[in-house]
Amino acid sequence: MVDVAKRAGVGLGTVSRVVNGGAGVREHTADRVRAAIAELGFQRNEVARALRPGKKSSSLALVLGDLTNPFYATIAKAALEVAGRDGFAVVLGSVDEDPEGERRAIQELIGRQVAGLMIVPDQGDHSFLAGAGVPVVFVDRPAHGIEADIVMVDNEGGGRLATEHLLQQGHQRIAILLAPSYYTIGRRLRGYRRAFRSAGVPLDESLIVPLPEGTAEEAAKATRELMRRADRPTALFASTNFLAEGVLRALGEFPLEYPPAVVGFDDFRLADMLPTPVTVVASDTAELGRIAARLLLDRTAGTDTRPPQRIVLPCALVRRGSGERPPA
Amino acid sequence: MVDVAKRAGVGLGTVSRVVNGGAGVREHTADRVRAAIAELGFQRNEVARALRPGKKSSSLALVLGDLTNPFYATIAKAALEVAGRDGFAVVLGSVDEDPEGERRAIQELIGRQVAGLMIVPDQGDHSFLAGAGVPVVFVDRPAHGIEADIVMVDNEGGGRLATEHLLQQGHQRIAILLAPSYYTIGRRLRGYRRAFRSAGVPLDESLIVPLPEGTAEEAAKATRELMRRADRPTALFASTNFLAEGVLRALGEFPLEYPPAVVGFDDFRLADMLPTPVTVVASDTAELGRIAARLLLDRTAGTDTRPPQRIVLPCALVRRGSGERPPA
DNA sequence: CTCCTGGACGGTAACGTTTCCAACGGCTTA
DNA sequence: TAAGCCGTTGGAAACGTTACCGTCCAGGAG
Repeated sequence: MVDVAKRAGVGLGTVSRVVNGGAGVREHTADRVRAAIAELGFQRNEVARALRPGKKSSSLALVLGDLTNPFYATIAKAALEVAGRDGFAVVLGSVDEDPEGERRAIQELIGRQVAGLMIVPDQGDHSFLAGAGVPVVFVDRPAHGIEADIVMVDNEGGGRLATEHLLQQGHQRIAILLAPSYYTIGRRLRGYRRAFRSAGVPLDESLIVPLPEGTAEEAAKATRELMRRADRPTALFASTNFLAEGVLRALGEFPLEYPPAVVGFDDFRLADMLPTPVTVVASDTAELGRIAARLLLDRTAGTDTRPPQRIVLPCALVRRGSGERPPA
Repeated sequence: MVDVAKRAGVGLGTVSRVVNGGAGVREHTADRVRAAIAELGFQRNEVARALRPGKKSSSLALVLGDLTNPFYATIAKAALEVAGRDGFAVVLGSVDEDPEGERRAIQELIGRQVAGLMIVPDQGDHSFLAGAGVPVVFVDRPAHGIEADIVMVDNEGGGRLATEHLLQQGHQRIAILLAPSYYTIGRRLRGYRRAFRSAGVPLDESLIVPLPEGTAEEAAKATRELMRRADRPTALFASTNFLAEGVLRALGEFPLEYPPAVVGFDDFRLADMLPTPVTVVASDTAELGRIAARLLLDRTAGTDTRPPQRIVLPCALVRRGSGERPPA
């Protein structure tokens, strides 16, 4: 910037003004500065810029689990898009699995002076974020120990929707496979229970199958065990897209006259092209990311000073076939 | 840091030394400093750190197309992991589609003083990167106008592999659907041509179908048109995973005794669970991301001073059924 | 006992911006 | 004509860190 100033024959402050929009600079002078910038190929150093007191870098942080999961990837893409439109970059923290790793990653990101944090939180306490002075938006699940914005999906409603749908088909023995992520999955289970209660159908607790890992393989194994039981379920509710994959894979090994109905949670690519197209409870995942980014941007800009928001997106049932199979 | 120094009763330099590993500081003193750091909840400001002359921030930039595409998502995840292990964060530039948008995004990232750039380049000239003084690694495709490391897949070999496989089954009329990304797709087409030439089978140019958008819908439409022809192909080679999806979707509408064989390029989730499991030519996409990140890290650290590398990963044929159908 | 060496530590410049303040001209207004 | 004001500009401080240089003290060698 000093070089630009020298070349244009103006002071440092003037160059800064031009670079930042040029208010209060004569057009003639501004032109000279702009010419010097072009000649020197000058580019503003964002790092130095963020050093000024009170200023934050124009980056948002995004902390989430597995980008390979289309659910997260969709959130990331949407958030990236919204942030980009406002001239913000998105920093992806290195994402370990354990809560301690997540904490380290977040601290790291704060050290980088990001303007805000979007977090898909793991379990564990997040109160260490309270004093950081950075706006935070939690995505997909709430976190303990801190009041902050949260954008999520109506998990309970979705769980209930799926279960009611199966009950309406006449299914009574509906197994539910549970991934570990305790909050969302807990709500989905709750919806499942409520649907049974409302329908007055007795609930066999042995059909509630928690999976410690939440992988497709684990779900396949659990499904095989369920299917080998004499009192096997006539329907399965997979609480996660990966789980649904495992369920379907395992079911393919049991050629039955009346294969069990299957409903998944979260839509996934090719769901409609499988041998039996898969019925799912879906929500607008991209919207989740868009809203989170927008909210965060408004918070950092100071435009939005409302108390912490809690935004819940609805779920809808997508009937494709697998969920409409009748009980045997 | 000043506060920490005061609290510990030491000088600023000493705190800096402790924060950076503590060489040349008495254990007793270091302990006092560490205690002060803990009490004050001090965290090093990475921004100020990167301001020092010659220093770059410990972030890598990643510029790629669509995170929703599992191919890119896999690269991103792998790169993130490798970078994270070295204490580097990954900044995702906002990714527009046009070359001009890409250029702007990259300039932006350079302004943020990233230590290195991983780019899945669009078409167009990238010579503006030459003077930036930042190491660059291109991923999946080379770029024009600059000598830099490049990590990619053996596209020609893969195209040849797929085509030879189909030719060996006795197919002669093999259509190839081409997505727009000119380099990779061009190489795949070249492999396709070579396979025909080697086999001495005449090639019908009308079976080479370029798709300007490269979407699944477009591929479906093109497939329908191909299938309605009197001299329809007995096999289709989809040069992209999205294209394969469209092809399969369209083929589902033509219930034939001898459905055409299909081979895709790049593996995708659930490929093995479709009504006819999909044969693909696949490579280790995660490895692509890992190698790119590793290479870039070594370049930024100055560990690796070799001339620009060109790393090509092999492709392998994954037989699943759709590619093994015989011609009518 | 003196001189030298070396480890430990403190102080300060520098990185590239932004922002505030002061200065300077020209113009309007009394 | 003089005073005041505004628009335009230059200059300097400050942000939080690192790296270099210099100082101080202790201990060993002569």
